[in-house]
Amino acid sequence: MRLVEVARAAGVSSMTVSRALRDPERVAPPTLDAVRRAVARLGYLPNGSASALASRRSRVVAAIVPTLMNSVYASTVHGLSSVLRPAGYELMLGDSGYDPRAEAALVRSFLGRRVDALVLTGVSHADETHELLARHVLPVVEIWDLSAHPIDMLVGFSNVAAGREAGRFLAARGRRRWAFVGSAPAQEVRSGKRLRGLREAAREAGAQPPLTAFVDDGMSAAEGRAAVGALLDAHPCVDALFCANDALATAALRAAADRCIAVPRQLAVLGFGDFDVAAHTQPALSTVRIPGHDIGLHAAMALLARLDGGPAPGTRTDLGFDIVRRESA
Amino acid sequence: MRLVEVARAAGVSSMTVSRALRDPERVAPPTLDAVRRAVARLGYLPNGSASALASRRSRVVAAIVPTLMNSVYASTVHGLSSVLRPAGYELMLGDSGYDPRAEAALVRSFLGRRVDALVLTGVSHADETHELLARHVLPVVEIWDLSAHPIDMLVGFSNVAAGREAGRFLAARGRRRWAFVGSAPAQEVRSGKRLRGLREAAREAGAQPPLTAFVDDGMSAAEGRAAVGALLDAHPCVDALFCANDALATAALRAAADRCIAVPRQLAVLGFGDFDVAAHTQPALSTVRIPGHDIGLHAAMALLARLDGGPAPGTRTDLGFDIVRRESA
DNA sequence: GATCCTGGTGTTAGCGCTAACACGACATCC
DNA sequence: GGATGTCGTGTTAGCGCTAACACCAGGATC
Repeated sequence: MRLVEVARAAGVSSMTVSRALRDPERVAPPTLDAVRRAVARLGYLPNGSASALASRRSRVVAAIVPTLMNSVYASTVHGLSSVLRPAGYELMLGDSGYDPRAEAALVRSFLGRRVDALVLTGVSHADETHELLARHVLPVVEIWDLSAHPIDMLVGFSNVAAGREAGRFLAARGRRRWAFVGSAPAQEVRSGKRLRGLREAAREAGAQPPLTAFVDDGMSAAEGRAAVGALLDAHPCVDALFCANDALATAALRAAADRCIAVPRQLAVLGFGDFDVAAHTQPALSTVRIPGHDIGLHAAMALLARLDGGPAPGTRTDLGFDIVRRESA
Repeated sequence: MRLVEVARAAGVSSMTVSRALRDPERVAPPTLDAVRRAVARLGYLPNGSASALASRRSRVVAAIVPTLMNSVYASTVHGLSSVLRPAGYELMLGDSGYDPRAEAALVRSFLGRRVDALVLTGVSHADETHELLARHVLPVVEIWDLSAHPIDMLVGFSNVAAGREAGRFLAARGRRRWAFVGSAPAQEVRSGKRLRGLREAAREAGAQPPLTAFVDDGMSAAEGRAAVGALLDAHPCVDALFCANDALATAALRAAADRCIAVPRQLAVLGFGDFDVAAHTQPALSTVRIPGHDIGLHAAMALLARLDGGPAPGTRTDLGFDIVRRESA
């Protein structure tokens, strides 16, 4: 079932059918009606591959997130698709598992499929990613972080500022001896930035530099529990933990409970991300809430504006963050 | 940058380059080497749209899930992509929001983009979906449920059996007066099947037919809390709740706590899905665990087998479920 | 009445790739 | 030594759509 067959059935040329489907306002109402009837009668579905080849627009946007298993990224994806789909774009999705080389491989694959635009999580990428994007220019939004040198557009929040505010929050509650739990900065850049912000806040508050408990897998409850346990055993003086995400914070609560350390009385625990679990732990987790869904919405709107021939590159949107105070800090 | 330019650079015909990239074993090693060098030097990326048009294979698989915000579906998507991507397929993703008409619209869009295969969640679909799939035949896997009349292939578990086992579990613990919390069967078919299974188990155990508390939005904590509250107030005799998902079960725990009803002593609460929160509620939630990730893996493997010209339609895989006993039942 | 415009439609020429077949070179077989 | 294969490569002809331009009727303009 092709365009020409619809055209024959409607008694017009194939170009008119193409226009009727893509840009109905350029076709006279009676013609439009005849075309639409023929389309419905024949059950015609335009061939997207052919359209993409001829027009050089695939009407597909690709997004890469570190993982879907984390509800905060899932809500970003939801935000993206809720804007893109009504505008006629479909979403191609990849998860990098926090690995820049896997991200680069996905970028290569998506570029090969000639997606119209790309959403990348984070602002630090493999060299190959930069080379590919230099060679194949297309609208790109980096999300979930801010950077001085974006590839193109940027929608996120400052991880450094979030770490700093977390520290100020702890200082305001009289905590003096902080520790950070998360991936090592070399491994996971964004969590490293939060640590940097925390360190700045410690200087600012005249507190000692934060201790650190690094884990290899930033989402592993078992590893987090062990790492925090070791930290608490070695440094009983620690009165506040800032965790790079709520999975680690939940593990930290366990480690504290294992040692009969009262949270928040003896130890404040502040998480990051406001995962689903945060409201349900015992005690309920205080945490930094990131507007994941809004990041998706704004990223998609920025892309659509650009795809419609919109503003110059360099758009930068800071959506900020909130500290949600529950019981643990 | 096109195939012919690579061909010129390598001193061969474009067909040879095409073969070298797609099917390297059919090309003599020295030629292959020359082609690969030319590809690397020129930074050539094959045009997927052109390839899809000429070969009638897009190497894209589409999946539709009810929502990504729920970690169980996210893990299914992860399972899918972890099999499909290494095999050279990308994933196009849509969320239907549990709405069959939205699902049909997604199916139409995906078919228009000429995806090679389709993954649908559930086995009951809008008429339009069936019409589209009758007209545009392609490999389809339905997941998360079983059915006597699949469209094509099937990977899931029996929701009726899961409801039945939930009932048997409650009966074995001496519970006699059950209630079901979830969407009305007319609204959400899979949760309706769990209710049917529960009713069968009640008959089997000689218990009274389960009471029901229906909610409009099956994932709304507020609505669940109110519905369960009303039920418990009207029927204090209820000693067991089976909830259609863990979000509702969490809400039910709240409703019980509001009324100082002891869980599990006075009231057993059994959830469904084993969401992330389930291990962190107070008391920890007993629930029915569904192998979401494995469903994704098996669905993807079934599709790949078919796409490689594999087995006849009708494949049906029952991956079962487990009841995870924690504290609430 | 010649000129210009404007809105609606048709014609032509690809978009960049691959299926299908064609072909030559060499090995194998009886 | 002719028939038969096999392997590696080239040639040809599209895949189904749309960009760009051509064209024509009818109204506005001077």
